[in-house]
Amino acid sequence: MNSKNHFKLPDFLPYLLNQAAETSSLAFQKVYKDRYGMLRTEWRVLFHLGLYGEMTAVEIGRQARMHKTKISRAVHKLAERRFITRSKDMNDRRIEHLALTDRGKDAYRDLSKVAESYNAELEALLSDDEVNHLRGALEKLAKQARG
Amino acid sequence: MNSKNHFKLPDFLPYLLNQAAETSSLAFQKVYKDRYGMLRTEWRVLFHLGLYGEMTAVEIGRQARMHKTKISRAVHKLAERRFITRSKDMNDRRIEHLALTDRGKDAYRDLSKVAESYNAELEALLSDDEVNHLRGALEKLAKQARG
DNA sequence: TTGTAATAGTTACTTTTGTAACCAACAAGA
DNA sequence: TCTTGTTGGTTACAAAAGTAACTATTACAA
Repeated sequence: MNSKNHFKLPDFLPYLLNQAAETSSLAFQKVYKDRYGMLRTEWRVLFHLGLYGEMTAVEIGRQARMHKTKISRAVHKLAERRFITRSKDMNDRRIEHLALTDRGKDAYRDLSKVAESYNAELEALLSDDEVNHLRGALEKLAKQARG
Repeated sequence: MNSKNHFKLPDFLPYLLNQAAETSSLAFQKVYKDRYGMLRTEWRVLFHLGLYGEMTAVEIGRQARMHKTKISRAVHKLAERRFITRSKDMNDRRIEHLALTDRGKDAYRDLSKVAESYNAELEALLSDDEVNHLRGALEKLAKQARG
């Protein structure tokens, strides 16, 4: 049964990717959780709004590839805590435009600074070559199942 | 607020890693879910036992970096469905040795074949250089928070 | 011994997530 | 107009994961 000429778990890219993703997410998760009581989905929504400005829930979902129920819940909490505002579109009343409040902008700026320096720490673990290849590879892998 | 000289979300390694990990896990998840009704934790436990032979829950946890409650639940389900056996250690009665049943071995062989060919598909998306750098980088990133 | 701490594993309770069904608004053709 | 389909978004229910407290066993030192 043992590993004689066998495919090993550490060879399996999805496994490796998961390990790296989980580990590298933890440290940052602690920051947005402790400082702002946010969940991963919530900080992602926040980040999208901070980066791209006003968006609708569907647009965020497409960008971030998150299911609309996740976003719906994140939006609800973020609005409740006054990090974002929601305003109905006048032409299409199904649509809501989401935007950061001042409080939301502060949180965004704070968190993106942390993210940036944490990112630098992570990159410091790798050579320049590795970082570049890694980026390219991750993008291809992430796109792969899009359609 | 917009992206003038700002850190962007697609630059953030944890984000990219998560996207790639999630996307690349989905296709394979469908296989172990549909064919064997397994959860991610369960197939990981199965895979460890198939690869390394008899192990205890704690050993699997250390290897796979999963919390013991997750493993406890996975072990319970796997045993219930006759994929694995659990036997008490005679010297230390706290410990249980886990091992695959024949049924478990069959499932393991089947799934590892699928994993291997899926992995090949993923690697085909990348250049050889990218694959090698990717592996190295992922290992470093995954280890980074170990201590 | 006895007392204290560590280890293996489970359980109970809470928080998150996934899934599907749902409502309301719009679109577009018969 | 009706009606069928699509889209944006929410909700209800079930499944899964996180956290902490718990039992049982062993280790080890006073």
